[in-house]
Amino acid sequence: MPRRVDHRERRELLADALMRLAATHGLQGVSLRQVAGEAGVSTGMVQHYFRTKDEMMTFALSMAGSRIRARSEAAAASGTPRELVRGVLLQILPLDDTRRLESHVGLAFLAYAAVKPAIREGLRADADELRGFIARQLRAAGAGNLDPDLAAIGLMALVDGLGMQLLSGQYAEQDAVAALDAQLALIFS
Amino acid sequence: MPRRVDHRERRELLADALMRLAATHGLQGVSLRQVAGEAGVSTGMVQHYFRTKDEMMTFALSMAGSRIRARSEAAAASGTPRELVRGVLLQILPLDDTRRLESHVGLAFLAYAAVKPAIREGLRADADELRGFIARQLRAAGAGNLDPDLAAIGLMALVDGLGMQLLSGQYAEQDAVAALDAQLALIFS
DNA sequence: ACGATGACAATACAGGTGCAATGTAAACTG
DNA sequence: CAGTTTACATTGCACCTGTATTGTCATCGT
Repeated sequence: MPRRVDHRERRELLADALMRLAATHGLQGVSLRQVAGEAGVSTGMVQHYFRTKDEMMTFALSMAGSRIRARSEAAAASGTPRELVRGVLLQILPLDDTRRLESHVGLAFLAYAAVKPAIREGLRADADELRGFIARQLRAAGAGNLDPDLAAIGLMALVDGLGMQLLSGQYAEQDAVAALDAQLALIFS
Repeated sequence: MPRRVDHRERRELLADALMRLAATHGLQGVSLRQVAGEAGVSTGMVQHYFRTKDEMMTFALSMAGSRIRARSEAAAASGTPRELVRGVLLQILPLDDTRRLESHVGLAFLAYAAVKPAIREGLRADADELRGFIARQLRAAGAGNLDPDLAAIGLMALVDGLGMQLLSGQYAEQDAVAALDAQLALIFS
């Protein structure tokens, strides 16, 4: 298979393997050879598509980001502002295997971002976008007497925190959802 | 210096070095030799006090846990329930260098816990204790019409999330405090 | 037809890793 | 005073790490 190869496709194949490994071993514990093995290719091929390990990491992060964004946009297709916000935030919580894996990856990236500032930038941009959306919905609903920006920060932080604590098995999924719903009820007074 | 050495003291010395490194390099990126170097001792000494790397990690986690607990208890000395809750939760937010370091370490441990289930247990026990305290305070205040347990989960998750997002530089510290205060105002209706 | 190029594969390398084995010297126990 | 124990230090081992180098084809433009 010589010349014509879809670069994006190959890179996504490798990034998928990386994320599968990151979910169980953490990001820093993942090596190029492991990624190659998980993807069923040679380490030479990984090097061909990512000149360095960091390049692979940043690509994987941006890929994960756009996937979550796509799912959120699908969930935010229609409904009242309150339904929209709830739908989007529920996409972040690790309530099924897919999202549990994504959350593991997200946590691994967060820990990695604490070490690699370049990664941090990407994370922040994604989060800012989502926060903006939520704040706009709150404003549209004229919800309560809270500052929408503050409430959006709070909601995002709440869901992030719930997700983290769910991952470490601190309580049941239904408790997390109940806590989110209680908060939504509080905000949409 | 032959026989009499305070084991706990030595272990804390090493665990301190570990946490300093974890804050900047992540937990998984820390090696025995690095810890030894940071502590200014030989790798043989590290091995003498921790037979394995995992043993060192779990000890460091329990140490960090008891330190945060001590600081929280000091902050919860007296006051109205609302003041108590605010004081304790503020101790978790990374608002100065000490707590920023602790938060980095906490995040590193969280990511590490996703890989090592033994670590997960310790984290959960610490969090459960704090959640119980908060729930008790809410009940004592007869706050609002919320389920105190649910509200406690929400508050802890909120603060954890705020802390994480502060670490990744997503907004200013004052915004995080404002978000927490807004939530407290909402709960203590 | 033929270099050039893209898509890999294989291997080599210098360095780091956790851990085990061994050595050494000082203090306590008898 | 002998012997055991404690507290380290040194060294070695097998393995894994990221990356550079080199090789091998198949295809494309000309």
